[in-house]
Amino acid sequence: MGEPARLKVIAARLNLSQSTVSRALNDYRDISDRTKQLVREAADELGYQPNIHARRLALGKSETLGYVMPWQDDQLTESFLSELMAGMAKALSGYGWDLTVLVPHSVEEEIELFQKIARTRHISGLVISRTHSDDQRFRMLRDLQIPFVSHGRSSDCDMTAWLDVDNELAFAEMTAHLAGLGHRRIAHIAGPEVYNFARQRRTGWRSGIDQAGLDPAESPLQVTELSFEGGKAAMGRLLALESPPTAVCCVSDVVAIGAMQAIREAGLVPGREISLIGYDGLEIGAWIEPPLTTMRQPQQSAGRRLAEMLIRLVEGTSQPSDTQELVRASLVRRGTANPPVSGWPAGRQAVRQQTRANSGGFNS
Amino acid sequence: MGEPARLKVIAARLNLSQSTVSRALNDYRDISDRTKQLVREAADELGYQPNIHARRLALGKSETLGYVMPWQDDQLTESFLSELMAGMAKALSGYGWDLTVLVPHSVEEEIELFQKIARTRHISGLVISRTHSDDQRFRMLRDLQIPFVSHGRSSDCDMTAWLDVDNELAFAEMTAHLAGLGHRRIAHIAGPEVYNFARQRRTGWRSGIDQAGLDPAESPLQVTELSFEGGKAAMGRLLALESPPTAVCCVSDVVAIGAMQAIREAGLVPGREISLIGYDGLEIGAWIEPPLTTMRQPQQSAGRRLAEMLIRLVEGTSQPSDTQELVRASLVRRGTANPPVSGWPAGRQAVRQQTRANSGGFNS
DNA sequence: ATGGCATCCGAAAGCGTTTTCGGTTGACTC
DNA sequence: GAGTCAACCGAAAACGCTTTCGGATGCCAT
Repeated sequence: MGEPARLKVIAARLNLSQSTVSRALNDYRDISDRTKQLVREAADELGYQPNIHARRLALGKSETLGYVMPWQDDQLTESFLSELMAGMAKALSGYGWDLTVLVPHSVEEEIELFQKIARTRHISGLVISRTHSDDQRFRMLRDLQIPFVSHGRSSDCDMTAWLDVDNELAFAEMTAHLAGLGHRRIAHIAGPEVYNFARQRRTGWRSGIDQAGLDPAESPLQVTELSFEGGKAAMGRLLALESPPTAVCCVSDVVAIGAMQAIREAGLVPGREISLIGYDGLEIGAWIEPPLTTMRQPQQSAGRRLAEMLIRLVEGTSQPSDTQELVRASLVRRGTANPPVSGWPAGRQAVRQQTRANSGGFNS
Repeated sequence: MGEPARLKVIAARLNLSQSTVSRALNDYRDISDRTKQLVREAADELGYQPNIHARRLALGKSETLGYVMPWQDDQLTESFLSELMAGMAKALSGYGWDLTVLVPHSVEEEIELFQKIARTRHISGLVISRTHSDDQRFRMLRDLQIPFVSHGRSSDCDMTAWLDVDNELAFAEMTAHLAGLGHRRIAHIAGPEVYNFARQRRTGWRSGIDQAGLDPAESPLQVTELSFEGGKAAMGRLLALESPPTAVCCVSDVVAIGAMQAIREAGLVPGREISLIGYDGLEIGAWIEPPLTTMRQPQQSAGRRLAEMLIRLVEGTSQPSDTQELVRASLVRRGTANPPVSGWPAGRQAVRQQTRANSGGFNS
């Protein structure tokens, strides 16, 4: 158990050459079945594991994939990141591949990283996320000939591999759900346009408005940062409107939670005077009062699919252009999407007074 | 830019031998300064990056560290995991090392994983977390001679490397803080004893009770799962006590948030009739109503330290027994730790009624 | 002039795989 | 019985780096 068993010792033990053993283990067909059998048994018995560095040196490839973590102001608040990575790592380990995590914390570092990978090829494929609407990385990676699959689309992603959720459909459904509850003024708190998903969600909301036959003029839009504070500020602006919305589609759960805070601070109750729906399906949304209605996409399986797609790409068994998948998010009904209450915001001032006295009871 | 520059080509370009170039780059002292200079310039110019597999094959080591993700019922709700990993990866990249993530999802798989690593050595060190009070992995990794550092201590960690937060001190301080606010009956919602940190936190709370001169008989303890539901159930049990506590130290933020829910469902207001303090410093704690007072430890820097410690261990420049660090958590004052209110739980029924009418206003 | 001694560099072996190429069998055809 | 062919295996090169060993060179003291 001290020295790991090498190809050489199992060859010696069976009176075979090292190359025969290697080919037997790799199931070459110029090796007899009987020999393969013997070699495999011996390998099992000795607990043989190939030296991965020698193997990779000989093969010239690495069986290692990289995940580029989204860096953003040194903050990584996305609690689903670990889920995604776990999904990828788990899938990869089934193939004997590894996942290494990459954390560039500036655009320059990311470029350097890509160039280094292109040179060394010590990582044979990348998963990138947080794609921008016009994401420079797509072109860069294509030029450097680094196989990659992006978690989220970009403007020019026809010839690249991606896995994305159908954001448009999700937000159209979200809007339809609120319209079905009777809401007529449905706002949207959107994320910065640089993020492609923010753009998609916005157009989804817009088409939901249209399909429900609602008046776009009464469907206000607020763009904000993807943060609690951003959501809070945007909701504040919506509340200051002459005729505020009765429901809000939020670009993310975190933004929605910020919006809830603004609603509370205005003396209203989230889910009563103003309904809202978030997006991401964060578990924490279920823990707040009232629990946040949201839309969920399964992160673990997304990670698994990303890994599988990228392996196929690296192996050359599939082309980028037919390695594209659109998954569907599903509504998680919790407590913040309810029919509009009558008398609001018509008798707005009165309602606010009443709210002060009642909000505690509403939640129990 | 097509073919990556190898040692050979830069040797040919300078009319030197390959071995000279190698030694020049590795700063051997039997190479003249002038030659080193020339070699380095040429390497820079050609954008030379060593083939990492060849290097690792020759050196017999891997410059790759692994992080064993805590697997728990297929759930990874710890939102700070990604922070920790980002911290590690960032630190490692500074040394040219890699971080790969490992996700065994059963005890058996974890054992297999360790044995495979011991054989192949393709990962030269491990960071483990979620340490148990009597953690089998410590002995196993020592026996297999795999360098490791654990994020959290265990019962027999004298001879191993670890980084841990001073849980005892943190919970003693937490308890002292509540006592300082005037609370006399301070409960603790603890985690399962298998987790070493749960045990530490419990004894910290206990010594805080003692130091404040409080009556242990009036300081109830509830053990529960580390989840929202667990916290909620435990708080329910505390509320059913004849003489319920006026403050609660919670083993984690998630548990505390569950406890808050139970408090609300009893018609009370977290932070008023019952104060509570969580632990972890989750950002989401600041987003709920009222915002959760908690204790924070910086995850990113913890990741950095873990990586640095493990590198030293792998390189042999430090011994496990003197690679141990205790860090301090700090109190984050938010809204759920306040002085006790008078008249509670004495006139318990009355208070409950009043609460129904007021809790909304209290928060605004 | 001779030996001793640094200083600097090249040749070559080694790390453990994979893979090409050719060689040895034995059976089978004509 | 010579040639063909498939089936099976070994020798050896290759992957790109590190490192040991010894050789060449120049300098100083003898």
